[in-house]
Amino acid sequence: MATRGRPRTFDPDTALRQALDLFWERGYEGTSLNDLAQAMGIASASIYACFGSKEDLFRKVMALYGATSGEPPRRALREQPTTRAAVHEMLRATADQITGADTPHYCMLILAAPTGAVENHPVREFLADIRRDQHTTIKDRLARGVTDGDLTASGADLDAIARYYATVVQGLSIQARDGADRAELEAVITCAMAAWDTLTSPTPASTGRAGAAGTGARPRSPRRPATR
Amino acid sequence: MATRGRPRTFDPDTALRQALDLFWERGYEGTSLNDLAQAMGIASASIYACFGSKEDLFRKVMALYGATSGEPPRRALREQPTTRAAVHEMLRATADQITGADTPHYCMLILAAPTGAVENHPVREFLADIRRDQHTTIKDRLARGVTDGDLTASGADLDAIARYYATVVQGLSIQARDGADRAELEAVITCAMAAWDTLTSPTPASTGRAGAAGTGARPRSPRRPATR
DNA sequence: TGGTTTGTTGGTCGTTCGATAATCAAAAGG
DNA sequence: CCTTTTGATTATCGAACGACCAACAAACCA
Repeated sequence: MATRGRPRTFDPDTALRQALDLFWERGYEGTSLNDLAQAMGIASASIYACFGSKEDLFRKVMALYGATSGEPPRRALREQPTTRAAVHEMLRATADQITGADTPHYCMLILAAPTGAVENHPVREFLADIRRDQHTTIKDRLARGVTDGDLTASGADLDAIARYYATVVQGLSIQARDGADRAELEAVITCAMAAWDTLTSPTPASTGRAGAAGTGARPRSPRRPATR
Repeated sequence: MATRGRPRTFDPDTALRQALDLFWERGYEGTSLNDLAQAMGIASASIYACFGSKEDLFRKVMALYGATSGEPPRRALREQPTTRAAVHEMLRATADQITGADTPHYCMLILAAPTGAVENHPVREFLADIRRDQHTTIKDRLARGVTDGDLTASGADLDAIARYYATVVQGLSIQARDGADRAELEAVITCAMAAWDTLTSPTPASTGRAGAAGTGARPRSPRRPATR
């Protein structure tokens, strides 16, 4: 079986990689099928035959992206012995990925489709789901640190700290996109890690207790309290 | 002079606000002229007559956005007495802005056009310039803190710390976009401010010295050092 | 009132969008 | 050799795109 019919004249893996490069550079909506067909070296009809719709292709591209560019930060979280080293190395691996010599200087997962036309809402939510998974992955690593005994924090802390470092990761992409080089990102990472000891010290007062406290405490417009 | 000819039947300020709302929701490329004309209640030709091209309209929209949504964080930086309070309040004002009840949950400046088609490169650089100004504004406030005497840091530190908090601001937009609520953003801000004392303490060793050190120190792929 | 000036309407320009149908090409099975 | 199966190509679909123009409408000045 299998090898009946006319064999394919292009390599789907190569074509997928070429599609990845283009989506990475221009985002989801900024990349047209004609652009893709040209970059992949095939007709647009062949794209449909092999990969399905534009959205299907993009989802396959994101799977490839996650398996390649997404792996170093994930591996850092997984393999570093201490929780602190895991988070620190994850940030540095991220900085490495978004300052590569021959790739766009940002994370595709974050900037390929943050906003856009209404009809592409599913694509945006698809990416948002993966990003929310990132937060969970970090949080799980922190929980493992508690189990391992190298981290002391409550559950609410874990969620807040994980979200904090996810926020830094995502902010780094904007920085790199706007021209910050690797050394400048490293400086940001050093600053971000400066919070670690405070966040993970056992003292419950004024430090680690970050989340949950509620919004109500501070009014939204405290500046000018309605002069009549 | 001035009032010759047929008077305008729509209010340009109102129309600009309506255009702002649509650009905010869908981004630059995700918003078509037909969408705009419908939302503004006028024909697309009237848009050209009053505001110029789509790009011209967008630039005017961003000016309005900066004067409204951008003002609270800027005012926090300007008016808070201490540098620490200024940065902290800037972050909170940002969090307020990106969790408004009847506006999209992110900063338009950051997510309206991070990537896109090649022909819209000028729009992306226009936004990037404004974002880079943000970094400068924060840095200037830190420098003022040094002058005021409530902050001790070197020049390289100021750049790194300013970039760090700019990174947090930008990361918060992704968080809010992905569904984080005001309380969760507050928790992230608390974490981000936990770095403050360490970053601004006079001790030069291992803490504040963030920037400039150079990239070369750490190899990019230290994990698996080429087995054979 | 008539002429001038300006804004608005409606329509159309050529292009491009994502997607599909029809046709041709190349390999394997019988 | 001829059918079957599968892939690639070309042409094209209807819709929407940004941009623009001519015709109409409404206000001013004289």
